[in-house]
Amino acid sequence: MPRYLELIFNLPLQQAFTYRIDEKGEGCIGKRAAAPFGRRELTGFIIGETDTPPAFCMNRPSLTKGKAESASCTVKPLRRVVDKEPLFGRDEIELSAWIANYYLCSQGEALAVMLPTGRRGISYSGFSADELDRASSAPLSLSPEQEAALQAITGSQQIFYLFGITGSGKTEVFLRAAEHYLHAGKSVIYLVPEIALTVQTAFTIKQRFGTLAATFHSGMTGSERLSEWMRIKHGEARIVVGPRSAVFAPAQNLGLVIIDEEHDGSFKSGSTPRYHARQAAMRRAARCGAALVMGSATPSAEAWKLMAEGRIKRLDLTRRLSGGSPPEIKIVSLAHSGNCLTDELKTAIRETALAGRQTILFLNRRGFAYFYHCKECGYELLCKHCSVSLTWHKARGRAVCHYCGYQTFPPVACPDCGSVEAGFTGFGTEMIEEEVKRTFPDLRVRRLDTDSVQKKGALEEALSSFRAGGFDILLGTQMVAKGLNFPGVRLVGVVFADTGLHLPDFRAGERTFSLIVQVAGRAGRFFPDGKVLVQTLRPRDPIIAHACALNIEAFFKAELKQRQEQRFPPFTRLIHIVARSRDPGRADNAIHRLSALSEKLLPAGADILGPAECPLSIIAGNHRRHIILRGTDMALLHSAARRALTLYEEGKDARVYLEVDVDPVSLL
DNA sequence: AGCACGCCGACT
DNA sequence: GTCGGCGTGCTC
Repeated sequence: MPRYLELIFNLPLQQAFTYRIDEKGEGCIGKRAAAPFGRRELTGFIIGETDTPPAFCMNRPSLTKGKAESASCTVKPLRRVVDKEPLFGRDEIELSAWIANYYLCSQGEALAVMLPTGRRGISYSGFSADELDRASSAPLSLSPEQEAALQAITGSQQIFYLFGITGSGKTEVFLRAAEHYLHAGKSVIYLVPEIALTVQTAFTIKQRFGTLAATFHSGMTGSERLSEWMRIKHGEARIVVGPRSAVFAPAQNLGLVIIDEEHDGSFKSGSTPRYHARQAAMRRAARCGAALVMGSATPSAEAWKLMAEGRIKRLDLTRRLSGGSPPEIKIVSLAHSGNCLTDELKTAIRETALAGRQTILFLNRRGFAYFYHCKECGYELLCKHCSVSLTWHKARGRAVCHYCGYQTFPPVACPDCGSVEAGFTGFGTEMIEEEVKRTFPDLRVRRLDTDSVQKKGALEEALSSFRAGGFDILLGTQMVAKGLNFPGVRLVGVVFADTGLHLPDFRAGERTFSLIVQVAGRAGRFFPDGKVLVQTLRPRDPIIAHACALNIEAFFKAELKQRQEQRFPPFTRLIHIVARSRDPGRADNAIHRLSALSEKLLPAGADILGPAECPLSIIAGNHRRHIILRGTDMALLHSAARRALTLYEEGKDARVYLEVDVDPVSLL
């Protein structure tokens, strides 16, 4: 009977804490417990049990009975054990240790993100009637390519990549592969990006696999999550669908992990621990001998390189199931068009409507206009708290910061020189909406961006209305670009392809390429007469040209050459460290100190970029400075970073906050 | 991360 | 004289 339990907490502390337990100490590992911690009470995770008193008590010279000694030797009793049965076991503890080590966080923080104890959301149940109809359609028979891919995936436990254009039937292969492993008595994890797609795929899988399926999505409450979690843990549910955190689902006897839309940025967590679901999936699959299959029409550069090296087995799906060739994609220059909608695009919208079909317009920029500029003196209207231009939101009548939400009334004339030759330029979705309504008063338009879908379920409602033909033109940001299928769509217009192309980030090109190809894939998924118009100021830009030619080989040939020359991933590994503080001087000092510490510890061949101001140098009043540790061997880079951070801790400035990001997706 | 303790400046 | 800033240290 153990007398002591070891707990870790969701705090940035490396140590475990030992508590006394008076009865029923057996089998507590994996449960949560409420414990007195300083003057407060916290819920921690029980990760160990012992009979011997903790070392910190034994090592003390217990002969001295000083006040400080006796106080620090106290082992407090646990208040209560929260769970009836363990939430996690050996494997999960081991995985949390791996996460903590790889992503440079505490084990408690890692474990916290693996368990379904997330913040409780608002419960909303149900799918639209429309979805019910579609999901119950009979399973299709496989094409020869699909059949070959399925044979490979079910034949051996390794890593596969289902590389295929949109509409080539990846989902069906995933589902068949899942079916195979389920029949073999194993379980399956199916990861999807964090968007409406989650609900759509989840529903298809619920239809197909019934109560064998468990799902996680952002709308679920804590208790709903916990109950799905338990169904998986008990082996009652054996196929799990969810976003990145579902990679930690307690699947028993895991046979297959699927990562749909592998290139999607939402697989990388934006807060501590900043893990990548693909990385965690590779680790999990390798440890338990499960197969891993990812899929996308636009793989990440990392995946592309692994395929080229043969470390991931590439499976091609080259044909559209609907027959015919991919949609015609045409580049349209915006250079001499005085308007954000070129005549060519307007004509195409009109023709599409006359044919009784629908249009999707894509623009990755919210608001009405995004840049206030004075032609006389060059003044720019920036956020009071961020080093970012304010965006004009006409409907709200305010200039708004997209990073911190700061709002202000825009100036009538230039605040610096008083010139009236000042104002907003650059169009956003709000302006396009107005323009489209003015040009096509008879067509029904709906705008979909984070401003227009504030309330829960609104996005789902709009998408299913569009699918049912409820309106003619869907205008939106990223959220219309991803994986959604609309049978009635013939025309896709990319209003301005150049957005984000020139951000100071080595992945800017990759993101632009993938976005254009993904959006283009929305056209004519069910009929071979789709049409895509891509408006740009740089019709000769190779990234845009390759995207429009759907030439991924050419794109990656150029992109990887450049990455290799510039020593960026996937040819090197990065650890990004941001120091942020209200006080710019403190942020400067902290980053310089950390940089100096790191420099001494870096392995041969590794280097440091910076210290420098971050491209977004101020966000919400916090001044941001960063360094980037770069090397070829992640294990060596890790240990250098870990040691530097430990040394930094001793003598750190409490008013500087550090963000540590291993394998960063963005360097802004 | 919290939350205390403790030590120096401007207020009734 | 004290209220309150923030630097420092600890949490089994």
